[in-house]
Amino acid sequence: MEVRGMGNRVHEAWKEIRDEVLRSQRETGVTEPVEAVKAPNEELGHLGFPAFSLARQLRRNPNDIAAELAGRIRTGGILRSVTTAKGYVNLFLDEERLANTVLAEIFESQERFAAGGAAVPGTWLVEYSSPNTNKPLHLGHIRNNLLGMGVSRLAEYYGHNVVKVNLVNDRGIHICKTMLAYGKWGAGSTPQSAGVKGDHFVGEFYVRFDREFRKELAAYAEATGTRPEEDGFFNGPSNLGREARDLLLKWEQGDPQTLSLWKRMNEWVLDGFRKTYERMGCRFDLTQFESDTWRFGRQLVEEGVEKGVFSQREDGAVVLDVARIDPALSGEKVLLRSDGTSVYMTQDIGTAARRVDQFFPDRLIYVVGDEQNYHFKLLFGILDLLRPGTGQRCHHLAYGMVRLPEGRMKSREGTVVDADDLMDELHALAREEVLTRAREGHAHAGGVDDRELGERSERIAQAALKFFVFRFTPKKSFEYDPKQSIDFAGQTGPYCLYAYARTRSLVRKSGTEPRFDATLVPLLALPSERVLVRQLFELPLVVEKSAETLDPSKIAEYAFNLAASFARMFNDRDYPIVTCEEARLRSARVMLAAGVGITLKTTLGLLGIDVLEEM
RNA sequence: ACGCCUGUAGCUCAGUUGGAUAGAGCAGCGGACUUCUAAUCCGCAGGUCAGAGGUUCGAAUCCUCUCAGGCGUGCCA
Repeated sequence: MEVRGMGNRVHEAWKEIRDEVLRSQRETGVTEPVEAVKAPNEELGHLGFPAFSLARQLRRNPNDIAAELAGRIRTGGILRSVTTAKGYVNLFLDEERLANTVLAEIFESQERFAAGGAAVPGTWLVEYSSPNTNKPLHLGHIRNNLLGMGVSRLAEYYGHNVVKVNLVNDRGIHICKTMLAYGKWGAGSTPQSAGVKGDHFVGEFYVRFDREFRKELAAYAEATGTRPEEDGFFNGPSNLGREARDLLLKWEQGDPQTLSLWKRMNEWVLDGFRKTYERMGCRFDLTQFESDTWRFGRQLVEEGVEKGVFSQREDGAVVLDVARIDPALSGEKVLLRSDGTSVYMTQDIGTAARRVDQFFPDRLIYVVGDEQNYHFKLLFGILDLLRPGTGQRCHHLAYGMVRLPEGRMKSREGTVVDADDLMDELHALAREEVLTRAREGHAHAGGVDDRELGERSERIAQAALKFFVFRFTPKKSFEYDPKQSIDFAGQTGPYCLYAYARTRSLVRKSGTEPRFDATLVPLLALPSERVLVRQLFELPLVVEKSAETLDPSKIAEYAFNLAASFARMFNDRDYPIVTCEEARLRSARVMLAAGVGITLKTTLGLLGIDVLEEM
């Protein structure tokens, strides 16, 4: 059923514009219509589209076509007038009508005013976070978590059902290394006894294992005068390596003592993760554990052999000729080892199939770093071979890694930015800022009690962190610059919070929470006010593009631009808002400011940023 | 070696299903506070869009090559 824009004034206005643009092109004989986009400046128009590509389609002069299109577009509704210029058709909107439409909808629907644009609402399954239970979360996980939550919120806002899944990697050799280190050097301590957050507590043993292993490797190299590779040493002469592998074997055989330790340590880590997730605002509808899912997929792979999709090698391994997925690829991908055991890919095939069976998702989105591009290309290809159509519904939201000024983050080398530490650091800095303002006697910073101080500092810190991460388009890697990330001026979360707080300050000073009043709309005629109205009107398009491209950075950009436009209006002393002497003009401007505030709250909310009433 | 990604202002980034004069922030310089919250605003300056060809009415955007950086090409995850 078509639900786009049902009963929503803003969506209907957009539909009206799009329909006119499309209809005019269809009636002119265009088969591949173009959409109207924002014009470069207001003198030319509010929206416009070029006729050049249409000219080619129709083998006619662009200016003639532009003129004909302009003649066919009906004005009188939200469209005020149409002009042509240099082969472009330019549209001017009826700004008073526009302000009416936008503000009426904002005050009625509040934060949902641009919601529900999806033409065909569906179910999206989003897998994100997916940590290993052997060390705390770092900045890379923060990016993953924020992207996962951001895309999920966007999809929901756009009108989809979303199932958020965390696939926790709680088994394997790396877990056993940590368990072994704890057994050897943990001395029975616990996070409680050590007074350390569970994930950090366990993480220390992961680091400890690596340190001891390197010592062992160095000693071996010294004694034998050789320079063995780490992997080779681990799987060969290393005692620690042998012990860790033994532990993995015991785990797989269900040894009660091993399982008991494993459960206890995992619980410590997960307890730590829960706190970090909670602090960041991460939620999941389903948490899967690889200790449960790692056997999935074997049956599908065996069926694949029967179907002739995969083949069994002489050594017993089941493999795929990757050229079946893409003729440009060559080689084999092992799906079952020669000893019959599963690999990572086997499991992913199984979990994907089960997710499809359980949730019937229209899209499966995997939020995973771009170093796994090849893996997902193969996975989706395999799914299409086994169950045609399944792989097509999958999408790898590949994001670039976060680099440090010194280079790549390596947890074993200790060159990571810990998630909890980073948030603590930002919190402390925000607290300093608030206190500085209180000392300097700022009206809104004085008299905050400890609880309020903590709350403000935390929201500012979270806003700074989240905005900093969301500023980058996902596919790009970025360098984490500590100095820039803690900057609270410029294109930042705190800047947006500040703008919102000022809208609220105006509302408080006006005495009442504004309601929509159509008779005030004609008073909003200043250029700065009209810019704001048009920006508010654009939100549905931004949401659409952002949701469809899985790119929350567009929302961050929008929020910042809206905040900046508001700051401009706010700073113009020639046109005061709440101190305006004419009562009706005052009300009109406060109404607009409040509408901007609601929209800032909406868009920041999509990024998981909570606003502040005062700053 | 091959594959994928990236290269835009001094720095960090937008803009890339080909469209109108390539935009922000930071840093720099110069202005605006008896504040509707200066965590703000205004102005100035800053560009061979990595380079070279090509496609066309039109290229930061598409194609080819080159250069630089990152990642990948496991019976690891």
